[in-house]
Parts: sequence; C-alpha cells; structure tokens
Amino acid sequence: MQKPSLIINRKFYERDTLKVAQDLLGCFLVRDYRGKIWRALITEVEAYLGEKDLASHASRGRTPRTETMYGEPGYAYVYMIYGIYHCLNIVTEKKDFPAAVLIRSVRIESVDHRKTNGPGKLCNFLKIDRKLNRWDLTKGEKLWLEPRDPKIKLSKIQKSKRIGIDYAQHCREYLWRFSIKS
DNA sequence: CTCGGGATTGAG
DNA sequence: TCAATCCCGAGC
Repeated sequence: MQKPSLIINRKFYERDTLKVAQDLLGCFLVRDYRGKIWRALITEVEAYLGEKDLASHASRGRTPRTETMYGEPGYAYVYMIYGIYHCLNIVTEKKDFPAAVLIRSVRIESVDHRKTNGPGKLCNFLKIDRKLNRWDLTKGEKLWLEPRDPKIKLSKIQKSKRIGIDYAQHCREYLWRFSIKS
C-alpha cells in the first residue's frame, strides 16, 4: 500500500475541541496493522474538554494516565475500560490543556456495522490497544486520519448527551456527542 | 483489568 | 510525621 497522500496535520487538532470533534465526522480513521489497511469513516464522537469537565479523566488533574491528554495535540490517547475494552481518543488543543475526542463509531466498507459501532468494538476490530497510547497520528504510520472527501456532502450533525457518564453531575447535560447518519 | 482516592501501615 | 502500600469503587 502506498504512503497516504492526505494526512490530517497537527494544526487541525490544535483547536477548540468541540470544533475538532464535529470536523472529524466524515473523516477517515486509517489503520495499518501488519500491512492490512482499513479505512474507517468516523460517524460518532464525543468531546472531553478540560479539567472542569467532570466526565473527563482529566477532571482529577494530571496523573500518569492522563498525561497523554495534557500533551501535544494529534496524538492517540488509548485507555482500557472494564478490563476488556479499549477506547481511542484523539488529543486536541494546545499542550498542557487536557482535551480529547473519543471515537465512538465508525463504518468500514463491506464490514458489518455492528462490529464497529461502539468505542470498544471499533478498537477490537481495528486492533487498537494501549501500545498505541501516545502514538503520533500525523506520521502516516500504523494509525492516522485523512480528511473528508470534499465531494461527499455531510448529513446534518446530530448533537446529544454523552454516554455512560452519569457520575459527571451537571456535565452530563452537555451536548458534546456528535454523530452523522451512516 | 486499571486507575485513583482514601484508609491503613510502618519506618524513622 | 509522612510516604509507601493496601483496598475498594467505578468504568461506554
């Protein structure tokens, strides 16, 4: 497989997280695993924004785990949940400001959508685990992102409450989950 | 299973 | 007194 011609660059990620989250819809998450390449259309994401966001791991400040979120934008933040699943996040905003976009659902051509329609499921399918934590997504190796096809018109972005964050008090109400029809 | 917080322990 | 260690709750 040839080197990708279009890779989303670091400036794209170094912006307001809510903007980046919505701009990622319709983009492609590309995974090269031992020479096999999948191009996954991003259809659902959630934003996690700053220490004030009680739903974010960073709400408790800098810890060894959250260090990735405080780092440079354009890196992967991968963590394990429930001891079974991995979740893939894309680090956003400037260094030292903790924020990221969780990839919740993707669609891959000729793959049953039920295999990739959840954050844990898509990591399982794309062989994404903590070895890819802090991976630089702008290198065009192993895991990177490519822009939307400008020819394809994006359906209206749906905004809704984030999933599975009942503990986050008032932050539960934020409409920081974004999706497109897929 | 992994993390992080509070509780407990124990060295000095 | 305080840091290392234990333990428990929570996590899409």
